[in-house]
Amino acid sequence: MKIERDFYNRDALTVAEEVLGKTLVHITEEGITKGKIVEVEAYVGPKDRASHAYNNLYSERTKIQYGEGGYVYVYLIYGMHICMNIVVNKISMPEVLLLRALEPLEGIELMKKRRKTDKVKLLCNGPGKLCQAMGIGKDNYGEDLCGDFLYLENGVLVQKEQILKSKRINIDYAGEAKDYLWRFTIKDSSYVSK
DNA sequence: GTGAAGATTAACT
DNA sequence: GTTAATCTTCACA
Repeated sequence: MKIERDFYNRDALTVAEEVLGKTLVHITEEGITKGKIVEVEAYVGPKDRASHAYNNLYSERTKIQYGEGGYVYVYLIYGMHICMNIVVNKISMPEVLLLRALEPLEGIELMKKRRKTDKVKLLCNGPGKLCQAMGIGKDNYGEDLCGDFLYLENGVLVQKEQILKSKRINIDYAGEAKDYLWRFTIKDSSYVSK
């Protein structure tokens, strides 16, 4: 079942815990790919120096974060990799969840072709990798997750005890914000990023 | 108009 | 553990 708007219109830390175990679905001309979300990070714009919307910075790139939850925020990093985020919370609240890792469920052959590797565990264990495997690019910026081509559906239920909180990765430039425990992973999953 | 830096990855030593 | 690849975005002039 597709997840509805209400799920996304809440604060980032709450949605981050509940989104673990859900299934990301992308329907393209090449085929369908699905993956279970096993790792996310929360970015809360106004008070998070690691966020692109820190201090309520409003720009061409961040404007989608100020809308309703349930939309896709995509950006290019280091000139070569795409990262996919889910916009959450209500209008004028710039909060997003960065998808960092998936467990491949369907369309694995297609993922292998896109990623040019045969090792299933390396298909989606990083933010840039999962976008490549799922066929997500800059064209998906602003896509509605309540639409018909890219959305989340209910997956397995994850117990609270299975959720691990830790420091976010690769944001040493962010000062005090780098110590926030805003990275959420499913304990013992072998598909999380390194 | 110009320049610096980055929510990463893969391939090195 | 270290580094190159590579280009958009933002800040400033």
